[in-house]
Amino acid sequence: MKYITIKDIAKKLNTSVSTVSRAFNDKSDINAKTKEVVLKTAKEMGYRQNRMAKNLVQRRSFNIGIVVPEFVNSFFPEVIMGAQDVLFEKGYQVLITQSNECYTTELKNVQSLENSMVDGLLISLSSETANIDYYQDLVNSGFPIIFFNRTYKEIKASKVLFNDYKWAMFATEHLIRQGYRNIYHFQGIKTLTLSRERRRGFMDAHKKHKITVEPHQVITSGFFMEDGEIIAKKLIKNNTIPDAIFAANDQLAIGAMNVFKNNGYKVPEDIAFIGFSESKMGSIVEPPLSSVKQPTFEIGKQAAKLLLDQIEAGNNHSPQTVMLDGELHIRESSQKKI
Amino acid sequence: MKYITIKDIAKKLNTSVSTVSRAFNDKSDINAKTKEVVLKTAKEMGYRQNRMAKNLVQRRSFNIGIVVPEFVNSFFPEVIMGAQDVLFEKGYQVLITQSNECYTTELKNVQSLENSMVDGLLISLSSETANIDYYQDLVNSGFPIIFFNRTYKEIKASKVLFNDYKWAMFATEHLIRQGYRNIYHFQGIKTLTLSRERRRGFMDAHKKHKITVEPHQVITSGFFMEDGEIIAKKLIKNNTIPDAIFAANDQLAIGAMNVFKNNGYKVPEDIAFIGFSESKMGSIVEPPLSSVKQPTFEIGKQAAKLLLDQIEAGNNHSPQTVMLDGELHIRESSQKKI
DNA sequence: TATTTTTTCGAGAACGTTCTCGAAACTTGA
DNA sequence: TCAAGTTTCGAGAACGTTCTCGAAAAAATA
Repeated sequence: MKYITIKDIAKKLNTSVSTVSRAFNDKSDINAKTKEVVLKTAKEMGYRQNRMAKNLVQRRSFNIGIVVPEFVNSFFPEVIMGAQDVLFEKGYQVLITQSNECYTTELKNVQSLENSMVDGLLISLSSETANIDYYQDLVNSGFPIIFFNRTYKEIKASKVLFNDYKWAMFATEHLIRQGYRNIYHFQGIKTLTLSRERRRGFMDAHKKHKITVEPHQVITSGFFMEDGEIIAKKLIKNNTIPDAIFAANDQLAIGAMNVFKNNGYKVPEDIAFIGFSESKMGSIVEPPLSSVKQPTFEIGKQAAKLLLDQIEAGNNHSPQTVMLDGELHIRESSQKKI
Repeated sequence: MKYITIKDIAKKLNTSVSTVSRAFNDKSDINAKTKEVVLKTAKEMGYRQNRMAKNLVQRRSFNIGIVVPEFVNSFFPEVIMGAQDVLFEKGYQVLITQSNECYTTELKNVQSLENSMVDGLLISLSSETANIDYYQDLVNSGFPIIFFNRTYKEIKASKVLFNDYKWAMFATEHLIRQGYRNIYHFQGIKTLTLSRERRRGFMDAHKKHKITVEPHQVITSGFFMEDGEIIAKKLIKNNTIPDAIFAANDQLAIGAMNVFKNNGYKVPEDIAFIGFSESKMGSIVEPPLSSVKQPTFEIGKQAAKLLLDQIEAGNNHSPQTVMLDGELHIRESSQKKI
């Protein structure tokens, strides 16, 4: 395959490379007529711009790297779609990588993206990531990065976050108002800021209503459906059955719900459930799962916008945090029948 | 941010650019000792290769473009992960785009990827795509493309397919053997090869067992859960209730199942269900949905391998079709209780 | 018409690599 | 010790663009 270059066009038209380049780049110092001719013959010849060459001289790749922990749940794909919407329009390509919730592959991904000379990074940390030095160094060196959803308070950088605290509190209060008093919280991985915030919401809701929470009511685990199953089995075995469960995500809630159901417990009569980050699965499970809906698409959009701003601004920008709100979708799984 | 280049290293070591380049590229014509020194100081200086420059001279981007119709269901993400596995190892980056089941954005994506000078393309067509001329031209021009899952028989190119016919037939026979005689088939979008193959399997299973199929037993629609709901509502309204349904994907089956359940029908006693392309949702729905499981990961791997072969081979390759097999997961939704 | 201003263009460097070619510096063998 | 062979290196072109600088051509002004 022989690619047509700008030189070929110049030769054919008996003009200079500069002129042809000018035609493509909307420069002012070119005659409207010649521009038209160039564009026309370029099309005829099947010319296609070589982005690598262009990027090389402009020292920009126009690539944005995205690192997410997984994408089998629809959450991150939706965020990515939001980001792509904004980025595509501005002529950026998106490189998507996924860390499989593993810190080492996450780091490998980031470095691989750096080698590709991405102009910036959108990243959501894996549940395993505990060491943030590498990222902090990168940020400090002036490299544009936006952290979204999964991040650490300690990182000094721009972030797009969901108001986990507020909505966890709402969700918990919803349960309390229904009369539930022995509510357990499945917090997932406890070190993530997001988990801590949701836990804080859970605790403060209780505090507000003057209900004490015993330590055993908050349970740490991973974030998968299997984790929810394991916890449920353990609770059944120990015969410590909550009357309601507020889980840090839908997967945990659904996993536990299935186990309890299979063991003869009725939902929501015996145990009420409420999840987080509304997933498609939550709406088809029996009974439908109440959940906090996050504005996935919007998260992606905001993160992309923030990143582009940061790229534009160069060095004179200061870290910003965008906090987004959601809504509580109450379904059968958490509604006491009267 | 000032990037360290190969020149900086050469200057510092008082050697030539060529030598430094040789050190990085495992060339034979360099002294082992100098190589070591170069590598060491490069590391010290924080050198990072500029892929754009490299790619420019090699006339390769080492980027592979992937185009999928959607990725909110886990099917395509899993395929993509399989492909990434193979491609990453060979030093390729992956550019993922998604067409939203829309032909025009699909085309826009492909062209954008072409501009990025991807070395090859992995593509699964949108349900809307009816015109394949552009793709055929691209293939004919020698551009490496592998079509997977969603494709057309008419396209002359390499493909990675699932044996839809065989497994649709299996699934249908499974229903027939259970004694169901009034089986409906939700075929989704009828023009896709995949739909046609599944339909053929459905028909031939009946033929084999000498059961006639009336035209109204095969229903065309989109591929979403909503489509399944709409069909089910229509069937209920017309009071034409099948005793079993074989759907071209899980979404259709689940959508219909929910509507029937809400209208008092029992699954599988009144109506049995069987889906296709096993999804996570299928296993948590009540009752769990029988489905044909496709080897998603493997599909991605095979497609990537085929693509790399084709890139290596240059012009002397001939179109290949890889046909993969799956398994039938029988769950409650299709098992007659005795 | 002569001068100035504006518009339009071309030459050629630059971006950061790889790669070819030939030359210098070693080894080897007789 | 000298020729031939082998190893190691450097110079500089090339990849396909953009961009700066200055010059030519055209238009405007005096």
